[in-house]
Amino acid sequence: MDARYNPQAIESKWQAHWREIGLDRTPELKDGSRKFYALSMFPYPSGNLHMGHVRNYTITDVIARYKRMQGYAVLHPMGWDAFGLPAENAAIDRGIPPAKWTYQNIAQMRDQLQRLGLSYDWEREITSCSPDYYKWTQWIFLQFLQAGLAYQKEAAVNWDPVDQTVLANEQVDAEGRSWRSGALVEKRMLKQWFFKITAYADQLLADLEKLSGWPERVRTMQENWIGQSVGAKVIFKTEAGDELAVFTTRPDTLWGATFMVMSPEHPLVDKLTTAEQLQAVRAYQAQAAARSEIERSAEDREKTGVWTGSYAINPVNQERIPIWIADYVLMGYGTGAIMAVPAHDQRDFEFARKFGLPIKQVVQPPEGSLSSADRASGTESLELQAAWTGEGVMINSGPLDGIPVGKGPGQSVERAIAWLEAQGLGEKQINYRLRDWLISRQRYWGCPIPVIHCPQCGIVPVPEKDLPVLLPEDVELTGRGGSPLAQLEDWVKVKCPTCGTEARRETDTMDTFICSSWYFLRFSDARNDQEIFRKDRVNAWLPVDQYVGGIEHAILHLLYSRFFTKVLRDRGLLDFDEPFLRLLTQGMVQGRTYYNPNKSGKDRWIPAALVKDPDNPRDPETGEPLEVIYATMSKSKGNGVDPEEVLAHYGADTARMFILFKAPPEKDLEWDDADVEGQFRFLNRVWRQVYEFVVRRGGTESHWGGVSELLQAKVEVGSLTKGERDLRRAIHTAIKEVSEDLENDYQFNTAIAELMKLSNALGEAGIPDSPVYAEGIRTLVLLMAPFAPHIAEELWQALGGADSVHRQSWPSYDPAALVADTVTIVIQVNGKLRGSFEAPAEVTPEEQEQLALRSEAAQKYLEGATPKKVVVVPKKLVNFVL
RNA sequence: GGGAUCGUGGCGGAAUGGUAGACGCUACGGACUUAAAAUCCGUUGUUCCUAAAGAACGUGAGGGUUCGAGUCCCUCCGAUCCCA
Repeated sequence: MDARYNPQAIESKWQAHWREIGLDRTPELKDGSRKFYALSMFPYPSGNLHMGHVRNYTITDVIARYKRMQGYAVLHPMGWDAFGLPAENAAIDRGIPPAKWTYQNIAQMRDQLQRLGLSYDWEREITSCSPDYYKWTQWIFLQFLQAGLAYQKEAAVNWDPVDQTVLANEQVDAEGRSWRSGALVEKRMLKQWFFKITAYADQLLADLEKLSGWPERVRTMQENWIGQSVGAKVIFKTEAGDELAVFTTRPDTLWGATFMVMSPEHPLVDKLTTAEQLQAVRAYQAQAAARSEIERSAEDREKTGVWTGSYAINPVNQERIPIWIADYVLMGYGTGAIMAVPAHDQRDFEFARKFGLPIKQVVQPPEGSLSSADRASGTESLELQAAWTGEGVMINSGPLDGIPVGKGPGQSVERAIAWLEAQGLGEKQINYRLRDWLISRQRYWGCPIPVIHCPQCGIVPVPEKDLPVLLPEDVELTGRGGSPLAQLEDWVKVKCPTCGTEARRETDTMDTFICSSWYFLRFSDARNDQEIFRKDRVNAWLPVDQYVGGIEHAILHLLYSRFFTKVLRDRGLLDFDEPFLRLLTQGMVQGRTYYNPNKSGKDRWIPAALVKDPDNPRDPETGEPLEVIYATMSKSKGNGVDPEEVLAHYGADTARMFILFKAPPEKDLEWDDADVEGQFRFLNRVWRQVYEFVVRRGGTESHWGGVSELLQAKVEVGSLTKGERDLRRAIHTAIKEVSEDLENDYQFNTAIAELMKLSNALGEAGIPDSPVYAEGIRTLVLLMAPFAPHIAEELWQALGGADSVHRQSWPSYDPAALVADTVTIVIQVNGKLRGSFEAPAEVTPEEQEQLALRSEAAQKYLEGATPKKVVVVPKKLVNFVL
């Protein structure tokens, strides 16, 4: 054993050895074996690993290693989410074919992951752009098609004028810009493929309840995204007799409806528009089409709209009310038309105010909630300053008068629905905000949609035996125009599999979110070339026991994966409802970031590399002093730390220890070189401790003396000295605490603190020749194994340990060893801390009280008075209340 | 605007309703060294006191529950995220 800790040497040595002995291979699952599936979200192969990846994978790796030592059969795989725009952009910019670029990146990143000592079973590696994977992505598409869950529809889509492609709603940000190119998104009508996720909206919502192992906020985010609202569908009739259905969550306010509003895209608009209004309506429709949905539905926007010239009849009171169109009503939600109740809906209120439409109050707020002028004016309350959406009592509402407002049993909404159903005027309806998933992309580097368009037969699925539909590789990418695939006549032209007529292939590819919606299933049987996976294997390994990834996937990826799981379950391919049992969303990695407060825009960020003196940072151009903050690492801020540099300088174990120790996993982590140094120091200290132990035992590089035997030696519990008992308590406390920290909420930071305490206790004990010390050294090395796998292995071997440290059983603690000889009793007077004393561990509450009473501290503060009350917490505290 | 999470030393962060600040970083002092690095030892919440002993204060602010509150309840302020 070397006297010096040399991480680079031992890390590459053990990585090679572990690969050789197949340490990280997934064991066959046997009956009765306990399985554990640990999974990190697979990365997009951008070419280099960043710290966020390192953090994500380190967390999962610690869990996987811990579970293996606990005797679980562990599946811990890795793969590549390899389709996507960047590969195409690289092809356009630099002329490298997307496939080549992608596979080069994968090779580089795989190498980086291996050098981090991550215990992946590389035999199960998955690459989503590889035909042996996307064959099954296509197969799943056909399953969806068969199930009626994939369909084509002409739709107003988000068109990105820069990337020349269609984007999903989720890929457009709040300002109506593309999440990738940043371009202002336009509207276009195109025939598109959709997945009918709305058919599973109810299940996706209801089953959130089962996900007790997920962070509450992720569940809430999904709940909001699905956006269930319970209400009623009500049929209005126009004067001309057309039926106009509306969805409302407030059917109780029907008597207050004073006009109707349709979406400008509503199919009845043309029919309802009178000749006088035609010009205004047309102009308004054109104007609305140019606006993004997010913009249209923003609540703080000035309301716009146009009257169609027609009227509808309010079915509950036969009142004649005007029909308007306005862009705040969206065709995609509900029925594309609403009844407007300006007195009790803020948007309707603003609309009515602007266009001078009547406002009719049907809810009487509790006393004092509105001005008396408002109340006095009753039906025509133009004095209202805002819509009243709070509680109250129904008025001016026929059968509902006097009923309290609310959604609960017996309250206005429920009563209104019951009444509507009884009268045959409407029915209860549940609506979702969730829309069907637009999956078509007019892009090259994606999974081809396995469909043929035949002039005779229409849409024909590619027969299973012809899968995969291969992505042609000889493509020239220009980045302009429509889909590159559409320009490949040879590829597009194909005989219809049903009738043999000349037909054309679908040239759209799939959203890459599809590839990532099922990869976790494939890992259970990754090399199967006969079927997508064997049912017994997927059922045995899934669901994923622990999924780890970034919060940015809280909605889309996780929702889509849940959707896929349920669909495949209904197709009989698997037997579980939810794919991910437990979810950990790790925080961001932030870097020290410099900015010049006198500058604005992107210029304000000064890359750390340009700052000469970190203690007195100045702008290299102007010499102005800079401000320092911590911000998520990014290229634009120049605040990133390259994992390669950390590996080269300190090794993987230090990087892992730092990341785990610096912050709890779900919180943001501030990268700090001094703290990295601190972890390096700790590993060096442990190295030295073991080295000195080995040398003291007469071990040399070739001969370990009696070390190995000593490790096996039983500690004779009965004959220990006080010092030995104290050290042994420290050892077993460490086992207990580290185990619990890993078991409960993955508190790696406190687990490592316990490792440090144990190391400190060993150093302070001063009994290096005791068998208890040997037990402590051995335990420390075992407990470190999941966190710092290389150094633990090297030290384990130096101690003469058998096999690999990673194949040892996780130590268990001896409860008897935790019992202290004495306990510290805290003395309080009136709840204030006044002193403490040591008492024998077996002290009774009565003795404890007596000892406390006689203590100096109690005597001093009681001053002879008799306490009114004495609170005794056994073996902890005595509180005298005067 | 609605919802969620959070607010603790110079810093990152610990604390089943029971000694607040574990563990680490920083800083300072000391040992070793020709010197430095590394290492080791010590100090490090604030205030009062020459110092010690000791005392008071202290977990965003203000109330409450309790023998006892960082922890539970209410109001407010601030931060972050999600939905609008």
